[in-house]
Amino acid sequence: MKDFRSGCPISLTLEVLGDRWSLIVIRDIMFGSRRHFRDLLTGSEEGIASNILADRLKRLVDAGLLTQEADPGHRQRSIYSLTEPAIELVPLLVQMGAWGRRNTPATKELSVRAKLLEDGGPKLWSAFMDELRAIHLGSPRNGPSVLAALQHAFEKAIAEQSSARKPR
Amino acid sequence: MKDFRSGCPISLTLEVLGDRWSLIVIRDIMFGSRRHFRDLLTGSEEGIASNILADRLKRLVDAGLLTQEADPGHRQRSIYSLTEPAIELVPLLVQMGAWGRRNTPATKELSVRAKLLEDGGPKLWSAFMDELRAIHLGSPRNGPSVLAALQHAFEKAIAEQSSARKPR
DNA sequence: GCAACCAGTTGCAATTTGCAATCAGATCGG
DNA sequence: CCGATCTGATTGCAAATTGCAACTGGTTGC
Repeated sequence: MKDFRSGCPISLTLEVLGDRWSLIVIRDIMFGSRRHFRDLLTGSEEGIASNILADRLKRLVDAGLLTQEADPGHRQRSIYSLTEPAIELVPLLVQMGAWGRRNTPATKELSVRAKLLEDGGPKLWSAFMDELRAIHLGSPRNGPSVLAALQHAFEKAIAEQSSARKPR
Repeated sequence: MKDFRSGCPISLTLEVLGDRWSLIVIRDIMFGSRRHFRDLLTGSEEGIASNILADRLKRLVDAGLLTQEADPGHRQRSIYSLTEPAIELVPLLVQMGAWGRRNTPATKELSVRAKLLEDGGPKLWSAFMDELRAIHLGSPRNGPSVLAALQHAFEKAIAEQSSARKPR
């Protein structure tokens, strides 16, 4: 049985998520649709070490933010899914992106998705969360894909950036 | 010159705030009106160690989230103030409180303020941020004190809790 | 059968954390 | 003026965490 520093909701949230990597892993599963160990290991720009990734995945599963299941048709592979509590981190991640966009040297291309979600407001967050529930919890889908819209905006920004860098 | 893991706004935010203590310090300055080293050291329930507090204060000043100035009339004492970027963390902290309130074993009394801010929505956050600007940046005040309302609700919850525990 | 791929594990050095004790200067009470 | 207390820290040390690189035991595709 674990003990907590205090009963403060902010402090308790920090005890689960207050480190440099946990939210990066959740971000990649959430926005990057990475569901396997290898995807998460090699897919992110930040370059997480394999032991740290293994530890964080275990910790997040224990904390009830992720579930791990076997991949049918690939015996050794595990699939990680977001749980409802993890999906409810969307507003937190949006605010985090919003703050980072204004107060850190974030690149334009990587900020496009953050801005889109920020501008969309709670209604868009809600639609995104519904989409995540469909993907990760198997609930029925409805409405257009927010994820696809984010991805499209991101790729468009990348294309503009590269054409601006190398104009022909 | 420092280098960053990536240009992602979420990752960059985590590089500044992604640890167990930085946001606790900011929370205590913001909601607890603690402005001195000793207040911060002894005032919080979580029991931060003095060397960690000293390190975090230094780091937060370096990161531009706090300013440190001399206390007139108490030569040795320093006053720490929030900067505009730190004040803009209000929505992030509200979402953090909201998530913790729903998804961690937070106590009722300590969740009252979080709920009030959450229910108040962006308009209340904005009023609160204006109040913080008045307190920490010296800008002119207008409107009723959000901080006083939060504190009042908190103390009422404490009183109710203790009378429920020891009914006479 | 074998190379490539899978999810991790292991060993190790460096860093960070947490605790207790300590510090020098400032202020207070008498 | 003098000891006691308060100030914002610093120091030493043990334990835990982090990060890197190499490795493991098994699986899959050809």
